[in-house]
Amino acid sequence: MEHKEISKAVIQRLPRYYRYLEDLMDQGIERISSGDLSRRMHLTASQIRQDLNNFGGFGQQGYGYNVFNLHEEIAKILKIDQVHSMIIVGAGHLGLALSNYTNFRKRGFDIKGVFDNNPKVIGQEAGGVKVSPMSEMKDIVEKNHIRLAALCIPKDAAVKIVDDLISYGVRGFWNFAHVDLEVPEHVVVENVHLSESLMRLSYRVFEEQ
Amino acid sequence: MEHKEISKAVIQRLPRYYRYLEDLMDQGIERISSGDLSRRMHLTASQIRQDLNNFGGFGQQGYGYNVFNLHEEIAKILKIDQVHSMIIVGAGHLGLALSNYTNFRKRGFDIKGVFDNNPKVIGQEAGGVKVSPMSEMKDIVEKNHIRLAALCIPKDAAVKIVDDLISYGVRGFWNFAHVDLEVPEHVVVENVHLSESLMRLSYRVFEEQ
DNA sequence: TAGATTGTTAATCGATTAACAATC
DNA sequence: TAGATTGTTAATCGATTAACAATC
Repeated sequence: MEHKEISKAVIQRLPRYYRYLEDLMDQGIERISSGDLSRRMHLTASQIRQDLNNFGGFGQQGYGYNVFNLHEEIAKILKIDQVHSMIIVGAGHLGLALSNYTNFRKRGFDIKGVFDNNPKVIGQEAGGVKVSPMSEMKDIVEKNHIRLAALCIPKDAAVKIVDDLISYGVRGFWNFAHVDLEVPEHVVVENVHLSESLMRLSYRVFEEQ
Repeated sequence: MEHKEISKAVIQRLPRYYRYLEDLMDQGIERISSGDLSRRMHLTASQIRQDLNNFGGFGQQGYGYNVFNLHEEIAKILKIDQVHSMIIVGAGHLGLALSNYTNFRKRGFDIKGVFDNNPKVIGQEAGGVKVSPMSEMKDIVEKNHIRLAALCIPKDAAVKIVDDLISYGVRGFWNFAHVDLEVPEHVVVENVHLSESLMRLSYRVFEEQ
């Protein structure tokens, strides 16, 4: 197998490499050395080479890396070379914002449903998807073999719904609720805790004063 | 001074401690030991004690930590024991979602303005604040001595506006645009790159398959 | 070929964990 | 006082950086 247990720090950086490679392609740049890329990204050339070599030797001595090729390889590593169906649970402002965000579709994340219990929002359109009642969630998740769910609901609701979603087949949660979800080992949670991010900003801006 | 250069990893964890302490207070728990907290948070007691001791000895041998007191101390460390004025640049779905998010106000982040150039949204209400044209930004930032700005605009617009905002007095950016902002040393950027987070989820869910 | 740059091993640095004396 | 638990030093672990032989 290609993996020998990749560290969290490396995975954290991969999407950023991917973004820089995209920018390079937009600029029509066809090849890049680890040294050149390191200067643009403000990290060391060593780190870039170490990171990439976790997955294979994508470069060539004396030449560097082919931008298009490396971009494609990272897409494969991140499994975004394939389409993933997902649902959004909660059609509040944040859920609707995610649903309307076209970039996700561009990256191969196909939103198959947005769910809410509030009659006021059910039937409303959000980025090409109609908001459905929660009662239809099981059916849609199972019929479409959906593995990813974004949770844009309050923390109590999130904790309550997780086990159901897992039993329907969900294997990864994109969690925007302010709570740490307890899930079995084969299920993954990626947290986006916005208030915590804002607190870190506060610390960093005001710590010296 | 109280600081001896705190590591990023520690700052990353502080808001999470804060959240757990809040939950403990809600549950009416008055004291907690590092061991007990470590089991709840799935980390080691050593790490908790090391982290907290960067800022002072908040505990007591044989007793543990007073929940209310520690909660208050962390608020002070994070500088969220005071009110911070901020603005939101961009009144798209995401900007409006942030503006409507009442938790930020609860934490002492006071949204003084939401700005956009789109005539369709100007004048619209978002979480108690009216959307204003960008032309009014300078005035509002300077009059209110605003130091924090959330950037919910496309990457090109974000890159363009940063220097202006710094010249008005902004010292911290909460950046939702898919770009790394180049800022002087006295200015801080906290990134929330949602697509990158979603890619990491994709990797972690599908890597083995 | 000579120059450039990778892939990879070794050295360094920093963060986490363990251990325990201090002390409430 | 005895038991519990901190604060803090030392040991371990892991991640980053440096160095350089391999090679395009």
